[in-house]
This record gives sequence, C-alpha cells and structure tokens, in this order.
Amino acid sequence: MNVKYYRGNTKFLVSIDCIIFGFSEGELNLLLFRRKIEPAKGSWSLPGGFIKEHESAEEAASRVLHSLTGLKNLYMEQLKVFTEENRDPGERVMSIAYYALVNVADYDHDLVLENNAHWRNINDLPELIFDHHDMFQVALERLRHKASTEPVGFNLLPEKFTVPQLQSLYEAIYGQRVDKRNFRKKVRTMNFLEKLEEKDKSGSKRGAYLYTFNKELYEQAIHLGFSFTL
Amino acid sequence: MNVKYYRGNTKFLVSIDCIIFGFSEGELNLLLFRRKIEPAKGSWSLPGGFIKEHESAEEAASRVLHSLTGLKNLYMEQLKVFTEENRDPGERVMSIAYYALVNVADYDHDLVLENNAHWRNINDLPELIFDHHDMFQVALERLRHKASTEPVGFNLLPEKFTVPQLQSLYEAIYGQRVDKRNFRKKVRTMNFLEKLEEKDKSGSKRGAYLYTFNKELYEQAIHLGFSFTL
DNA sequence: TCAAAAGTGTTAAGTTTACACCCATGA
DNA sequence: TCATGGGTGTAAACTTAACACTTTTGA
Repeated sequence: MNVKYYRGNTKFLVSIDCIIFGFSEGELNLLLFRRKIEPAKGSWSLPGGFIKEHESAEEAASRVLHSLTGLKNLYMEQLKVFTEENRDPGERVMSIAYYALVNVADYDHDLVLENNAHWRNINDLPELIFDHHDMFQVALERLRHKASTEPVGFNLLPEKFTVPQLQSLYEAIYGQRVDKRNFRKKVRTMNFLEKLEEKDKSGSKRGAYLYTFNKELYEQAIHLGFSFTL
Repeated sequence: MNVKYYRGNTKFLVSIDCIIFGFSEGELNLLLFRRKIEPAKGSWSLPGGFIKEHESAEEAASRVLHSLTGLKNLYMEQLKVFTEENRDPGERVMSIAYYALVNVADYDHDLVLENNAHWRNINDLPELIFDHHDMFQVALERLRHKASTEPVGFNLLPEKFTVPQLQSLYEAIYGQRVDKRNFRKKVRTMNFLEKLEEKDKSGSKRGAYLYTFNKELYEQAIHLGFSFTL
C-alpha cells in the first residue's frame, strides 16, 4: 500500500528545530541546549527532533516544546524548511524551523535543567551547529514583523503586565529604544488592553498599573477595522 | 555511512509544488496542469515533483519550473511545508510550496502546451487537488505583502512597461482599484524607474511612455534609506 | 469629431515624531 | 529628602486620501 503510487522516489529524514524566545528582565533570550548525539555532540544547538511516522511537523514541534518546557499550546509558527544536501554533516536531513514564544513565568525549570538547556540573550549567542544561526536570523526577522502587526508579543509576558514591561519587550524585540510617550499613546488606543486596579511594585517604588490583553475585545476591534501596530 | 547516526528514524517522500503567477491583459493568472499520475489523475493541480536524492528543494523547484516554462532563474520564494499525514491520499508526502513570478512574454508556449498546462485567472480557479488551494492562498497573501514592500512585481512585467500597466498589475495583485494620480505620484518618487523616450501604443491611441526598472539605482536608493511601498 | 486612455496638482485628514516636566514612593 | 522609575500633552513634519479636467490620437 505504501509504495502504490510513488515508488522509486527518494525518501528523506525530516526534523524540526525550534527557536524558542523567552523574555526576562528586559532581555530577549533563546532556549539552547547542548546536543546529545553525534555529530557535533556537546555543541550548542537549537532544540529539535525527528518527525515520527504518524506525526505532522506541527505535532513534532509541539512534542519537542512540551518535552523541553513542560508547556503545551505555546504560540508557534512555521518559518522555513532547510534542505541543503550537506547542511547536516552526519547524514542528509531536511529540517523545518519553528519559532515559539514562551512566558518565562510558566515553564518547568527543572525540566529545562534536566535537558541541559539554557536561556541565552539573543545578542550574545554562542556558536550554533549547522545552519541553526540562519534559522535564528529568520526567526528574529519574523518575530519582529509579526510582533509589529499582530498581538503575539503578549505570549512573552505574564497574564498581567505593566506598560513599561510591554515597552521594554518591544525594545528588546526591535533592538532599539522607543519613545515612552508615543508608546503609551498607542497603548491607550488599544482598548483591548484592560487596565487593572492593581499595581506591580517590583520595578519601582511608585509601582506601575497592571494590564491584561483581552482577546475578545481585540477581535471586536479588528472586526471594526482596527489595525494593530506597535 | 548513510545510517551512521540517525538510524531508526522514519524517512519521508518530499515534493515541491509551484504556484506560478503570470500577468497578462490586466489579469493575474496561475499556471495549472492536469495531473498525470494516480491518485486524482486528470484533476487540476499545481505543477510539482519529488525532490531527488542529491537536490535541495530550491533546485527541485527550479527544475520543475524550467521543465514547464523553459525558463531559468525565475523569481521564486519558499512559502511553507505542508506535512499533514493524509494530505495526499496516495501515500504520505510532505510538500514544500514555492511561488514563482513569470513574465508571460518569455515563457515557452509550446512546452506549456505539451505539459497540458493552462493559465487560469486567480479569481476563477478550478478545484485543485489535495491542499493545493491552501497553497495558493498562502502564495497570494505572500505575493501581496512582498509586492507592497519590495520591487518583485517587475518580474511579472516585460523589461519595458508603462505606468498604466504597472498600476493594473498592482490592482490585480491587491484585487482592488487604486487612484491613478496617487499611484503616479509614488512612481515619480522612484527614480530607479527610468522613463524612456519610447511609447507603447498597444493600450491606447495616444500611447504611454515606457519605463524600465533599474536595479542598480534601486539598490543605491535603498542604501540611502529609501523604502519601497506600492 | 469623438471616444478612449494618458497624464497632471492641490487640499484636507490623519499619522508620526520629537520633546520636558511632575508624581509617588521606599530607602 | 531624594533617587528612581511612572505617568502625562502638544505642535511640527510628514504621509495618505480624495478628487476633475486637459491632452493626444486613430478610427
């Protein structure tokens, strides 16, 4: 049955690799780990794994993300397949790159440690195996674009966050400072960002008001012609 | 050698499928063909083919594009891999979608005929096999975005083109009318579009001035901070 | 001579940028 | 009391959108 139609064509190993972004203390980080198998065993690598017989690529990526962070239903997007014949010196493998956004308050720290994984600032990455640095570059560009036009950045923040936190997230994503007053002006136009009574005093003595992202209100706003830009 | 490291993992058939855009007489068209193999033999399909043992996906896509149109070095971009287990009812195949832009003045008409391929208006597509319509949707969105921010549209036009032609191309891509005076104003700011002495009289009695896209000038402009939007 | 497409500018509305001071609080 | 980060508005520059008439020419 399995060779009924397409007999004679070459089959390939296909893996997925994950560019996992996390935001913490004003810095945008990547979750990297020490590769456990040859070739290049022990080198820094993006987390990844082979796609199994009955899995889609998305399922494989979700599985890898879950096994590393303990989290399910992470925000995740396919980026690109890398298919150069010699990209992996061990054997021919095509790899599908995904990027994912993690709220660092949520993940399972012990699991990450067990896996020999570490958060590394995107501006201070170690050398990565194969074409993994290219994958990261594609991911960062995509994240920059996506975060500027869709409310995906909130996946990197806790449920409740302050405006200064949100601003510093965007500064980390874009790699440049943004004007506080102009930023807040834009936030004020987003009435799907609900201001709470509560303040977060962790960042300052005065404390900053907490906000939440309301998905329903966001969808209403979009429906009424609102277009997200930050 | 070939099973040194990754032994035991499942291998997959991997194909590429091409969404080939062509622009002619104010309409944006797709090059489709009648599938020659089972399953779904005879149904409308995107052109595609399996990736061969020593090929990258790009090389496979170039090969398929060349065999169908006689053209090399077409503008081409990877879109997305489709990996759902049952996307192809014949057997499990992962397929990498590429879109390509063809100047319809250039391609080999006989070759297209031989291959049983036909240009079909994007607003009047027949039913396509498998997930090929999804692939088209992704391609159209990407083309819209890309054409609005980078000068890729010129790949759909002959070397020399008129402003009304360029405008009608953009109207076809976006699926909506644009204001003539505002459009020309923007074109005037693009000094990498060189106005020639010649006129094209095919579209009107009066004739419209021909222009060419000058890549060197474009790159200079970009270097000086110009940002393309149309 | 007239139908059909090419070509041309101005104004109002909206968006983006730049910029400086007061407030609240815990140490 | 003071150092630290939170919070606020306005004006100028620029960009976008809307809109109507004249020109050229072959049939």
